Amino acid sequence: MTVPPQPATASKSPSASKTPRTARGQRTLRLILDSAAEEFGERGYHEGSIARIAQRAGVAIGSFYTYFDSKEAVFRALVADMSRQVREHVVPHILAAPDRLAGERAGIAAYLDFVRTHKALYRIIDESAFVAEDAYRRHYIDVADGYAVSLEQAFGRGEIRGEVSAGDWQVRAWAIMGMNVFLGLRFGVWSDAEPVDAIAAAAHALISDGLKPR
Amino acid sequence: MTVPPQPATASKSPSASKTPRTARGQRTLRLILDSAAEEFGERGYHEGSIARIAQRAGVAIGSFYTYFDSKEAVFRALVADMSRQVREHVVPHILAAPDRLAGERAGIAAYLDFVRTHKALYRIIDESAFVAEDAYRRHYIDVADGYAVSLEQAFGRGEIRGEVSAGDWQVRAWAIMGMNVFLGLRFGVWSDAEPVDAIAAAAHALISDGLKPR
DNA sequence: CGCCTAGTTGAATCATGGTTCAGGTTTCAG
DNA sequence: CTGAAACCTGAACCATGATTCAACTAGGCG
Repeated sequence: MTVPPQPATASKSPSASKTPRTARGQRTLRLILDSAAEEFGERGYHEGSIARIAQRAGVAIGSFYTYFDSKEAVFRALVADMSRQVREHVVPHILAAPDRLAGERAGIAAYLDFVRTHKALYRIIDESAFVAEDAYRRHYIDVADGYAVSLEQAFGRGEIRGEVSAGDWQVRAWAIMGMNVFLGLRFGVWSDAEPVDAIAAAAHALISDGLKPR
Repeated sequence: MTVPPQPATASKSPSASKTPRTARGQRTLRLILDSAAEEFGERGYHEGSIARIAQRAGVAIGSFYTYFDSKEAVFRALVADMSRQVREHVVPHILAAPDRLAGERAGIAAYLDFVRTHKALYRIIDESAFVAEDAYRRHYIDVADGYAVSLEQAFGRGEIRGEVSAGDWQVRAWAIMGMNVFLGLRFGVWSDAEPVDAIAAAAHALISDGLKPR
């Protein structure tokens, strides 16, 4: 878990007064953030408690409020941080592939892999839909937009077919994203049994060739 | 909103004592169920309150507890009922199509249509992941299993391609289901602007032909 | 070495809202 | 008609847990 970078211009933001100014403070903040991720990951937002987060971190309740204005604030910080983490993990795998279609497969595998090792993260992002809807929307809109652009560029290079009208890149992006998310839920969070590569291969076959008989 | 059928053999179940025995009772139960759907649909589970549900239904708080043991109980009843509703709406559209691929398109359109007119439903099913996870799993597992069987049968009839290994029908089912759910969120719940048919067409093209250039 | 700021502490406060319950009122089978 | 079972009522009870705050300690700069 990484401490979110504090914007240099945030002198007016309410969190400015909360930014640690000392090495000790930074250490404590990270401790709290990690503990919060565990707590919310295991118990969920509403069942999770500040007292327990503080306990996990080995600090007093009051220290929590030195760094966050509220329970929701720490949750939002978590969502933003994890949103970044997922993309930082998956995007390089997509870019490293020789073409977009191969990248799609690598991306699914990388995503599944990440979900399996970060189940708390998955739950927190999903639950944000009901706790901090704007953060949830931002996450998925960002991912979808990146996807749509990437697909359109791949089409420009002739790597994928694309006899579609304008808004269809968004539809495709959301469709593929939903596919990945659900596969992540079923074969990442709910079960570890199936090998990641097999799932990625099956998903890739679907995305690549479609269902129409040749 | 339909009152869930009470199992005939449920004499031992805790809800047995809660089953209405009178026409008046049935009326009140339906009133409460509808009000709960509104309340949870608008405010979500944790923000929603029993007092407000009772108020919407025009009954006293105590009457709520005549029919449900707890807040969670009514929420579960809602999830089960809505799970049924979605399938009852969508499945006929799929079956009415001349073949599975056409059915897929009809199914997406029907689903989007349903989501747009039942946004509360969408939210309640989704939130059940964090309130009644077993009910959430049951819903999606049931849908996915139905999907997997349906796809495999279509393959048997030669309507879709299927050079895949055994478990891959599940992967395909979850992939397509996730696709639909996310399209439902983005183009059903979040926005009404795009015509349903255009989205269904784009999604269908993706599922049918894939992304690989011909 | 002072001294000011950043950081720490955790008991006490307080709002919220689910749940209970001790009577009334209505329904309907016999 | 009639009485027991069903229903209805809503104020009061209570557990929970987020948030506050006044006193205390550690760190580092002049």
